[in-house]
Amino acid sequence: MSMQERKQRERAERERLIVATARELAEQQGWDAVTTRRLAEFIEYSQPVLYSHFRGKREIIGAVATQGATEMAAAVRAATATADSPRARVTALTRTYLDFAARNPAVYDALFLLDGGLAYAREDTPEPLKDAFAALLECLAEVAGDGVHPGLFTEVFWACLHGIAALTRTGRLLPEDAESRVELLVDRLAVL
Amino acid sequence: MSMQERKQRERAERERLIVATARELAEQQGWDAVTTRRLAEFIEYSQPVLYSHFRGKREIIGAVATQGATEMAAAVRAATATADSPRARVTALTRTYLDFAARNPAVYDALFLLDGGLAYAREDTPEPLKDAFAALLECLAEVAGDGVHPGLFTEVFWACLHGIAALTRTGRLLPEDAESRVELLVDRLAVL
DNA sequence: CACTGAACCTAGCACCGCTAGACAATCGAG
DNA sequence: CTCGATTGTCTAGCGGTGCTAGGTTCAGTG
Repeated sequence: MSMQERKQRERAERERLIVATARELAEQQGWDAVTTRRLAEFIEYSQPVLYSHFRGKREIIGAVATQGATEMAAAVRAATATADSPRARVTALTRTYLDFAARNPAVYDALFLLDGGLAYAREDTPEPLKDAFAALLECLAEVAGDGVHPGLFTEVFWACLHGIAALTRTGRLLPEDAESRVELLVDRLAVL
Repeated sequence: MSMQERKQRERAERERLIVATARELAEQQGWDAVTTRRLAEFIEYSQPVLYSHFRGKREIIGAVATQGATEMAAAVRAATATADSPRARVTALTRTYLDFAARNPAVYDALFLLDGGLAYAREDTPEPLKDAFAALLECLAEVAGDGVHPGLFTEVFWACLHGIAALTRTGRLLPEDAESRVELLVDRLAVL
C-alpha cells in the first residue's frame, strides 16, 4: 500500500508547511496578520483544509509554540554546556533565553503570551514544554541555594526572565540596559 | 452659560460610564467579550457614540489601564506606608502588586499585556503610569544595594513581579506556591 | 462499469472594528 | 421670529475575522 503511505507523507508535509508558514508570517507581520484566509492562500489550499489538520487557529499557534519550545530547550542546553562555571552557565542561560525571545518574538508570543490551547504545569503538558522547563532546571538547580526547592527556584527565575522578555517586547522596558539587567538578575538570584 | 456646562458634565459622565462598563465587562467575561457593539448596548447608546469619546477600542483599553495605574500606585503606597522595616515594606509591595494583578486581571491585562496605545518608559508617558513606577521606586530604592542604580533595580524588580503575575494569570504557574515565590524573590533581590 | 468514500472547494454564517451619510435638535445672526 | 449652521445621534454598511455546511470531483473497489 504505497499509495496510502504517499498520501500520509504528503499530508504530514502539508501540516509542516502550515506551521512553518504561520510562523514565518507571524514573525514577519505579527500574529494579527496570521488569518486563516491568508494562511490558506500562502499554502495554496482553501481555508477548510486548515481545519482538517487543526481544530482552529488556536491549535496552529500551539503547534508553533511546541516547535519553539523544542528549539529553546536545545538553545539553552547548547549555551550552558560550553560554560565551565556555575556563574557562566547561569549567565549563558539568561542571555540565551532573552536572546531567543528577542530574535523570535512571534514564537515567544505563541509560547508565553498567546493562547495556544496548551496545558502548562500539568501532567498532560506537552513533552516539549516540560523539556524546555527541564532544560532550565538542569542548569539552575545547582545555584538554587541550600534549602530552596530547585523547582520553585526555577519557576521564579523563569518568571523573572519572562517578565524582562515580555516587558521589553512590548516596549515597556528599553532595550538599552538589557545587559545591566542580566548582570543584576544573575548576581542577586543565583547562589554562587 | 449653564447650558453648555451641563452638557459638558453629562458628556464627561458618559465617558466615565464607558470606561467603567468596559472595565466591568472585561473583568467579568474577558477583554474578548468587550466589543464595541456590546459596550454600546450596555451604555444604551449607538456604537458611533463611542468614537466621539475615543479613537477606537484601543483607547478605551488605554483609559482602563491609566485608571488601573492610579489605583495600583495608591495600593502600593498604602501598603508600604504601614510597614516599619525595609524588608516588611518590600514584602508588602510584592504582595500588593501580585494581589492587585490577581484581583483585577482585566485591568492588569490592559496595563501590561494588551495594547492600549500608551507610551511606556518615555517622556510622553501618561502621568499615572509614571506615578505607578514612582510608587515602586520610592519603596525599592532603599533596598537596591550599593552602586546599583535605583531605577535599574526597580525595573528588574518590576519585571520579576510582572513575570510572576503574567505566568500565574495565564495558568503557566500554579497559584499554590505564590507565597513561597514572594519570599524567595524578596530574600534574593532586595539588599537588606 | 457502478458505487463508495475521501479530499477539496465554494459559499455563507455570525461576528468584529470602524465610518459615511441621513436626520433631528439646538444655537446664533439678521 | 425666522432661518442657516452647528451639534449630537442614529441607521446602515464596508471590509474583515474564525469557522462550517453542503456540494463536487476523483481515486479505489466489488
